Amino acid sequence: MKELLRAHFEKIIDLTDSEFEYISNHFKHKKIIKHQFLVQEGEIVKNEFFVVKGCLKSYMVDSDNKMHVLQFALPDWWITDYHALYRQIPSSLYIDPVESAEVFVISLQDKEKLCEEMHKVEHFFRKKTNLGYVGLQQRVLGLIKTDARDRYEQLIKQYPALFQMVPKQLIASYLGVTRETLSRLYKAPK
Amino acid sequence: MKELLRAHFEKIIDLTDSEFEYISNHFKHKKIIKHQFLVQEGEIVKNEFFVVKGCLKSYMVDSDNKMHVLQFALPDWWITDYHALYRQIPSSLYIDPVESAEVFVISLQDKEKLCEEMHKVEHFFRKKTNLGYVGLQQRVLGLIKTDARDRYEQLIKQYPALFQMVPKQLIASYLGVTRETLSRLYKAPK
DNA sequence: CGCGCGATTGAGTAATTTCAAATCTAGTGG
DNA sequence: CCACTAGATTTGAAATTACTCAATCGCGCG
Repeated sequence: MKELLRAHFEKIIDLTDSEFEYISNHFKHKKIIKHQFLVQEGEIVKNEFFVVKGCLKSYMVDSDNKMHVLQFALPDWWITDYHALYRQIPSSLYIDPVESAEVFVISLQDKEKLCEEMHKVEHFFRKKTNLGYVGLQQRVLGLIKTDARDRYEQLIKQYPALFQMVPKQLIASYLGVTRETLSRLYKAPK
Repeated sequence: MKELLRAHFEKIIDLTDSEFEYISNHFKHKKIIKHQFLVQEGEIVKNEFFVVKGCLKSYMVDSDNKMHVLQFALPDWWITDYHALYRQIPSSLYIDPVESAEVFVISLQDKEKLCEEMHKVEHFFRKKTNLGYVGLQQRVLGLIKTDARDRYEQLIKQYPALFQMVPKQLIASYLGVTRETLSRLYKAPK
């Protein structure tokens, strides 16, 4: 099971068996089922999650009880409430699986320890965050530049797997439109 | 002049004089005037920029010749086309100052070298990117969750300095609305 | 078979955009 | 000191787009 984690690290850094052994001892495997929350609004967040199987979502619920999806996390992705985690303030997000899922859990404390002890690991996480940063910039550009249909089409192209596992209303929320609007957009002739 | 850079690093890591000396030798100071581009669409990007004075903007121009502001960079911020830089693909952005400005320039190559040579520096940049990542997540949430007026009010609150130096039409673009809409929003009684 | 959830459709309403014109403001030169 | 210009901002009115709310449809599962 931890091979996935190793393969994930080794896309960016090389690890000896003992190095990986050491690293992986800081991760705990966890199965989660639908409606089981890894993060809940108001809680202090201590952990970060690496998705092995399934799909997680992070979202906030506004004062009208509407859900706004910030992120989907497919296998090989990381997810948590980073804002709450880094500042140690109560979370404003919920994180739970779309259906059942499996993750590896690492505490912020252990991650920081590993980064301090092993320059390689710090390098790995810097590179990872850089990629995440770029991805978010692209998403922001999409949100201010293109209409919902283009965003929808781009999302399909980039993550076709999402459409097997995620209800369209969650995708609508991720794209920043209502489910009705999304439904009309991809019906219309163009 | 380089004191700003040092202070910037030392918010996160401690440096000896000789360490900072070594780091700072990889930066070049540069003054830029209005309409002088640090990055242009179609170019390969080699450098990253640390703003010392003034305000830079990064933006793309769409097929209708409309400008979409991705980022403002005030003093103490970093800016470049990260997507183009990390993948070494032609930029899709323009970066230039709102008015004249001053920056420190470092090449990607030198930055990577410094990160490799000095664990501390890699730590610094990981922390920096983490903060940037969190900021972008907040912005995405704002874009999908709140209307333009709320986004406007939050921006004023967070970066009052922007409103002294940046024309409102650029701010409208950053917020993802037209200048007319922005103008009406902050006129209206609420 | 019927329940429940997600997806779709329709009609009316609200928000935003577009385009054009008017207004304002700072800087320049006479 | 004033007139002039360029750029930025504001305003108006019509058109477009997205939203809300309610009703209906479709499908898998007990």
